[in-house]
Formats: sequence, C-alpha cells, structure tokens
Amino acid sequence: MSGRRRETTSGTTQTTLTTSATPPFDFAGTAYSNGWAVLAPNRWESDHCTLRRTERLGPGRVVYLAVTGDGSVRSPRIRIEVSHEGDLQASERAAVRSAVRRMFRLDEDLAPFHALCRTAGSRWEPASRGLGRLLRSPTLFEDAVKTICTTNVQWGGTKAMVRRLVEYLGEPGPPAGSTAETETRISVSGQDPNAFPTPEAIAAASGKTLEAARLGYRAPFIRELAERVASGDLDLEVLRRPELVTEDVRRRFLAIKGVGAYAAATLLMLVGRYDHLAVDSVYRAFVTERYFGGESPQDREAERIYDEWGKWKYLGFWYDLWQGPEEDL
DNA sequence: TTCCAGGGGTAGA
DNA sequence: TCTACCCATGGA
Repeated sequence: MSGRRRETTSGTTQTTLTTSATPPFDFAGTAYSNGWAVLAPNRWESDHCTLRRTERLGPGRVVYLAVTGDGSVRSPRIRIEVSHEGDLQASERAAVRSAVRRMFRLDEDLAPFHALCRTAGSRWEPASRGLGRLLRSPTLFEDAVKTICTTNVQWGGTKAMVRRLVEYLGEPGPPAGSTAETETRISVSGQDPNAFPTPEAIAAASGKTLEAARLGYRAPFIRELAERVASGDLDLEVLRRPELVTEDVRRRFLAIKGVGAYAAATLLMLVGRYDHLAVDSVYRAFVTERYFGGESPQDREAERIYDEWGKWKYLGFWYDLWQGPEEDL
C-alpha cells in the first residue's frame, strides 16, 4: 500500500492509494459483475474502466473514490484515487483500503472455483482467469438493504429506489474541486451522489421521507432492519465470519423481515458462500430456455442443474448466465 | 387496463 | 411443509 497526495485549487485534496490483488484477478470483470456497480452511490464508467463511489468515513467525513485496475491479471494492482478535504489520516486510509478490498473481495480465495471452471468445459474455462469475485458493498447493511430492494421489482425500479434512499438520507461529500482532473470526473460522471445512508439515518427518517423514496411494501422491512442494526439488536457483520456454519448464517438471514429464500441466497453469496442458488425470475427464465427447451420446470428441478458445482453452485450459475443462452450445450 | 418484476409475510390447512 | 392471498410501485 502506498500513497501520493495532490492539492487542488478548491481546497479538495486528491490522495492516490494502491493495493494489490491475488492473481488471477480481472478488475473489470469484478467491478461490473452483478449490477452492484450501478447501484448508488456506486457508478461505473465503462469507457475508463473506473468504479466511482461516494464513501462515508465518519460523521461529516465523506470522500469520493475512483477505483481502477492496472490491467494485469498475473500481478494485479488496484489504484484508489481519494478526493477529500483536509488531511487523510492513516486510519482513514486504512478504512478506504479496507472498504475497497471488501468490495472487490481481494482476500477471498476463489482458487477452488477456478479449478472447477478449468474442468467444467470450454464454456467455463474463461472464468478461471480471474472472474467470480462479484462486487459487494463495504458493509453488509448496505448489501442487505440493496438486496431487499431487488425483490419483486424490475432492475430499473431497484436502481431508482436505491438512488432515492441515497439522495434523501445519505450524507453529501465535499464540493467538487476545479482542477482539470476533477473537471474530467464531473463531466464524465455527472453530479456526485451522497454516501449510502447509515442505519441510524434510515432508522431516524420521517415517514414522509421513506414514503418519498417509494420503496413500496419494502419500506417497513428496511426501516426495521435499520432500527435493529442501529440499536445493536442485530449485528450483521458477525455473519461474515467464516467459522460459522452456512445453514446457521442462512437461518439468520431468513430471520430478517423482507428476506426470503432468494434474498438469503443472495446475501450468502455476498458473504462468500455460494452453496445456495438465488432462484428468481431471471434464474427461471435462463434455465428454462437453456436446459428445458422452453418448458418451465418446477423450481426443485431447475435447481438441480447446478448440483455438480456443490458449494460453488451460485458462481457456476452466475457464469453460465454471464455467458448467455446462445452457445451450444 | 392488466400483468408481473432480480419475492416475501401471513394465515390456514 | 404447502398453498392461497395479499402486499406498493412502476414499466411493458
């Protein structure tokens, strides 16, 4: 990890940090892997292969991140440009590095999955070259709120709900600077969004504010989740611990109101457990077309398609979907 | 207007 | 454990 700082004319400072990833690692294939890259406060610039994000480091302390890869698969490095006011303390640099490493799963061992891909046939072989690290959020709270916002709604609705939550309840970052580099950022990405709202902010939101976010029947679920996390009644982060039994983690996800089988499987994926498939309309449509000749199977039958992937079945399906239905079986 | 989405909660069997 | 019904919202 290294750092370099540069003053701008607006009082905003840009500090560049770098961190490494264990090869094989595909930066773009990780950042733009599952849709999370376009849910606020993330935004994906495909032209520059850059993931941007507004990140809250503490009360009144919000920074902008621009994350890029160096294109190397074998000795990959990640560059994090932090736009901030004042000095970026050592603890804040560590927090930024930790957030990015968690988002890109840089400490997750996918070697067994990649090994499976090399033996699963030509369709999956490309995934062994650094794919399968599905983007996630710095906190499990943010991931849980976003997952609930994916239920029973089209993707455009999910994006709109999350965008409104961020706009109405997130903390704004510092005003944009005026250097050429910063102006490039503005011209490319538009107005920077707020940071993702804290559990406390959502718990304390007025009824009118949540109503304006148009979360529909999800609003009381998200409110209750925020209240439980803010009060300390629910510690989501402990569910990331690898020593926990997957089925216990799943039961604890299912105990969250608004989380059913689909959302629990999604959250398990987000904590690095791929044993369960998130069977939704996308899954059903894909396997119906690719494996059942267009005739809708029962869910149990549909799930058996990926049995051979064992504890990696979520990623087995994810890459199958990524490849699309066209290729011959 | 009707259907349904990257479903889930609840009641009743 | 299974089914039926209901749940806001918005796009097609």
